[in-house]
Amino acid sequence: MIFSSKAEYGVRLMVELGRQSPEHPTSLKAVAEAEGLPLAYLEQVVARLRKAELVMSARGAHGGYWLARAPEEISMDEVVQALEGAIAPMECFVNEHTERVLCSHEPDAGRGCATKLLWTRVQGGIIRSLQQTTLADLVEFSRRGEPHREPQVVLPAAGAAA
Amino acid sequence: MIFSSKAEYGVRLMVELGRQSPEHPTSLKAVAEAEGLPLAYLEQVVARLRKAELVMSARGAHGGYWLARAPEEISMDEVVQALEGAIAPMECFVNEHTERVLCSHEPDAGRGCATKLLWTRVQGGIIRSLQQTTLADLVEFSRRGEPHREPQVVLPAAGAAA
DNA sequence: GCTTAACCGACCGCGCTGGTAGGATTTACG
DNA sequence: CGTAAATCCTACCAGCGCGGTCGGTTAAGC
Repeated sequence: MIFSSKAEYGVRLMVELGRQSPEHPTSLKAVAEAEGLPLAYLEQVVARLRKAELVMSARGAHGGYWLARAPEEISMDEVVQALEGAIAPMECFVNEHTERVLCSHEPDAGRGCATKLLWTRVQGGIIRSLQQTTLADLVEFSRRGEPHREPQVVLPAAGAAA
Repeated sequence: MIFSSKAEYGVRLMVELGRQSPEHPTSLKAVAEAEGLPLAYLEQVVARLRKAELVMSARGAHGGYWLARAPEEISMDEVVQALEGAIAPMECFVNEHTERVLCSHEPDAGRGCATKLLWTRVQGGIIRSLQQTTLADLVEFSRRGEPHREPQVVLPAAGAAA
């Protein structure tokens, strides 16, 4: 699995906030009930979004959360990054100083590291997909039913590699 | 992290095989020593590639492994798929019948599931990157030093989401 | 001062990942 | 035939990250 449930929950939360007018804050409890998610866990998730300054909060009664910016100005790249940490396809991509076996990339006797080329391309593919999608896209999509059905990529079934 | 070390090791193994002429089989021991990887673990990795019919094997003395097809005919999509299983950005993408909280996608009261849209796009980005790269690309890249330096995607540092 | 809700940190079971161990089977070679 | 070299197979294990809970503290409204 590529993304953990933190990403799933966090994105849902963002969409939920995007559906509200930013006038009155939305309580986590409301989101948790609407989406059927554990409240206590949502707290941890939203904390990341707050640290990343994607949402703002007000404490006390009638407090809650709202988007720090307009949904059009929030790229999902930022959101996922805040929730999951750096988007790295492979260990060595993020942790350059831990000398693991995985990371014999550089000192590979001068020849280019083939896997690094591959992971770089994959990483590019992911980040591009995320950057091209804004929160507003998701909010709009969640409003109407299913509009113009995304051209879903054909992928071979799990085990069958043939 | 997106891919596990199985993918890393497996891809390296494939590149290593691609560098050899397919006349004489290459022993795992040779690969393990060349790449500095644990032999016993490599066995498990290569087993997946064999089941996916990406490599062939001969037992006994002077046995070993070789590519089942020419490197040009092997897309990294197949390789990674064989090593990691299905490329799914989120739990519910692969396991449609386990009724987890995550999977309240469909019965979402008629409105489109926003996260599904996002994960579908991401999945598309990944699979496209993998499909567009063949083993031959990696083998060639590993032969010369570092030729035309891939345009690496700019990604903000780990913690800093601002 | 009670209620609501954000905030914070500690804790915990479970499953998966990365890796080891030990053996069984097959083949080349002398 | 015997031995060495290799694939093949299964079981096992430690560590750790993930998903989630709990208890408590602070802050704001009424």
